[in-house]
Amino acid sequence: MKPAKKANKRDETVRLGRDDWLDAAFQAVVEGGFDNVRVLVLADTLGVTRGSFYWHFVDHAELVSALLARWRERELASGRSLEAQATSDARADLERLLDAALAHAGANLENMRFELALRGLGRRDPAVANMLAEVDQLRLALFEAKFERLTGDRTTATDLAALFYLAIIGSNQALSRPSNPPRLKEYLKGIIANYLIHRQVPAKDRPAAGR
Amino acid sequence: MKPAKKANKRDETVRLGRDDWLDAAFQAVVEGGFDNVRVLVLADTLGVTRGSFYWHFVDHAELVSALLARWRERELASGRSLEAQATSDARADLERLLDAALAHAGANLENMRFELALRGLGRRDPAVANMLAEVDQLRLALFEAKFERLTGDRTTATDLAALFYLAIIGSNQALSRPSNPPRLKEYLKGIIANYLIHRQVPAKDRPAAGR
DNA sequence: ATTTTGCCATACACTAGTGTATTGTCAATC
DNA sequence: GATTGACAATACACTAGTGTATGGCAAAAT
Repeated sequence: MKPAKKANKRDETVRLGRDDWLDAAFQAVVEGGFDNVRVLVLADTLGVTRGSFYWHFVDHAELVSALLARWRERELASGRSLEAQATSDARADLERLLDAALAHAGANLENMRFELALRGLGRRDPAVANMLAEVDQLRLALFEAKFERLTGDRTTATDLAALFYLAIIGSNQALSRPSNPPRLKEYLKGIIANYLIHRQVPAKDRPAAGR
Repeated sequence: MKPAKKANKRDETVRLGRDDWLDAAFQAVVEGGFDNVRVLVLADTLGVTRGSFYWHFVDHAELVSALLARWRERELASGRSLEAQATSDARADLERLLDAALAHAGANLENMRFELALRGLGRRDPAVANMLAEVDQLRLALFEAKFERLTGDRTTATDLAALFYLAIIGSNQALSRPSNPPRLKEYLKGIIANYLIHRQVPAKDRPAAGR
């Protein structure tokens, strides 16, 4: 009943590099979280034995931390790229941010699942939590900048950015089964269009945000 | 260096019941996710051997599913309880819902972490995903009812409820390290107060929500 | 006072995983 | 065409975990 001994992925005869193992580990995380990355099964899906793994990595721990570092670099680069794409139309920029953040398909779905698993890990590992806080902060600043240009008020911008960002994070977690694609993007765009933007900030009992 | 052999929790001489194991499993989930509930270590923290466990449960799987069932019952009961506490002041009710959902301390923090772990499990197990969708739906309906009374419009209420609920879920996940207590509750209350409620629904190109 | 009952311990067999050490092998290079 | 370098297989020792079978034992029921 178990004839497929090494007939999984991989082209045979092709030698592996460090990145192949990282890709496989990424995939394992996507499918079952960080507790699912086991060098034994990675070797299996790659069609080799663990002998290969311990040539590329000293350790299981090194694999994980390399995976984390790669994710971090990519996310920071992605954030900076979005920052660089800013135009003079803050409203259009904002919708572009939303589109990027709320694309629930293809490679983006894998990234989403990876990030959720990562947040799970962050709850046990403070270093991971710090890394997450770092990229959260970067992304939040992206939203905040746009809202500041739209509303003209710093505190309002901070609040709205947090609201949007948290709703996005939440939408990755709940109410977003593939069968039930989230209408959130429309909600949020509707809020921009109908509720918030053309209502000028009351700025009632709020101190004038010193820096 | 490892002298403490069975000197953990537990009063000694007190016999355990099914609930003791469930409590310990809950705690294990809170601390390390569902992959962290292992009967071997539960037995250790309870100060007994696994012999006890297999008297109360046939299986590791039964422990987990009993834990899930208990959580589901409690959440549904909690939802119904909040529903029953409704007053004539929808605005106050809404703030009460927010307070209940955003209490990030004590037992509530444990519940939050458990639920996050549960959502992690739901990504691999469709039955768990369905259970989560069920309680999400119930909670969402709570918010929706209040918003409908406040705004008078069903579609607006649906949108706002989703926005609030997703932001709450998101706040459990990001920007909420204990060192950085989330200002989200104030954000959301501010939205109710300043932005949304006294702006009547434009109901532009929206069909009149047929049921 | 004996017999259940309810809970726990002990011992065993098994699986899955890590890490290490040693050897094999193909391809490129000298 | 021999040698090296990059990758992979094999074999071993070890740990952590599940599940099962059986026996022990105190407290409650009879």
